[in-house]
Amino acid sequence: MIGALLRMPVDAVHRRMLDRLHERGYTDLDPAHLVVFQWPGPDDTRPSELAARLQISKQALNYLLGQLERLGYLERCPDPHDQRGKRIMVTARGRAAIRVIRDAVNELESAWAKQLEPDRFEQLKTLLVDLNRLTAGS
Amino acid sequence: MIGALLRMPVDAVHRRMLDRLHERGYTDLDPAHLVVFQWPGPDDTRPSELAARLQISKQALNYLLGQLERLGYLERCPDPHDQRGKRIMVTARGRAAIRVIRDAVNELESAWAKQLEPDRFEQLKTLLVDLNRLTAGS
DNA sequence: CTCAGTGATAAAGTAACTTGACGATAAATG
DNA sequence: CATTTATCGTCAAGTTACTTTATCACTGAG
Repeated sequence: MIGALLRMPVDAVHRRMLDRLHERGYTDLDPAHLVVFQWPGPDDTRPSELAARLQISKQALNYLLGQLERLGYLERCPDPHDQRGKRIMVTARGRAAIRVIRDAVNELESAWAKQLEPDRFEQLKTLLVDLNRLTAGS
Repeated sequence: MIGALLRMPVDAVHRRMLDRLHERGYTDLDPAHLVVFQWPGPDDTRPSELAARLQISKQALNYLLGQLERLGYLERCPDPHDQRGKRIMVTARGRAAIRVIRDAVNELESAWAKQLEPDRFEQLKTLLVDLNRLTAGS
């Protein structure tokens, strides 16, 4: 039961992100791309590092990076400190999209805080943070 | 930020479900199958009805039903009241798997309740129920 | 009795992966 | 040093979980 309770708001967040992106003209982004832009974002990280953080394979990430690079959201530049490595650099377009995503989340959070009473929403976040701490160790 | 906070426990629930299923011998089930067994389960429902409930296309569901039927978790029987329709009947094996899933969730919920203090966990559930009520209307 | 509507599903195509392999570089070891 | 070993990004091929399109079987309203 708890699974469904948690999943519905997750989906709502994703839907809102994508709706706002499409509204603002970023119609070439789809659900799969959102994971790449997930906090704290891919800027100035190496593909392997990011793949590890996102819990997907290097190849899966590389596939997404290929699309996002072709769409102009980021670039893969050679890493000056390691000749075999690359560094992901988010472009202006990418940063703009990230801003839209962040705004969408804030917008939704405010709406929820208002409807749920601000202090109860704070409680919810606190509880989720604590729950995450537990879940982290598994 | 809230997105990540919600997603981590969702993933933990799914991981636990699948781990327990595999431990108990249901090694032929994978993440995609879990949605079919999601509360209140597929027993005695028509494919179209279930697809609508799970928010997936009839074809996508039918694909999963085909696998689950071949694996012996359910059967598609002709509906006595409607000659063109079918009814999903969960087999003994299917019911056993559902029980394992439910136990896995309960087990995890108890652990969380204990570690978070029972009344705080109740609070969390109450808040999530309220949040779901808000999210439902979109 | 006809005919638009609905239910299941088969067929073909696609997106988002996976596994495996590669050449290039870096770091560890002898 | 020299050489083995590990790591980095990427390509290629296969798989999976879908989607879109199309069909056939049946229903129920007029």
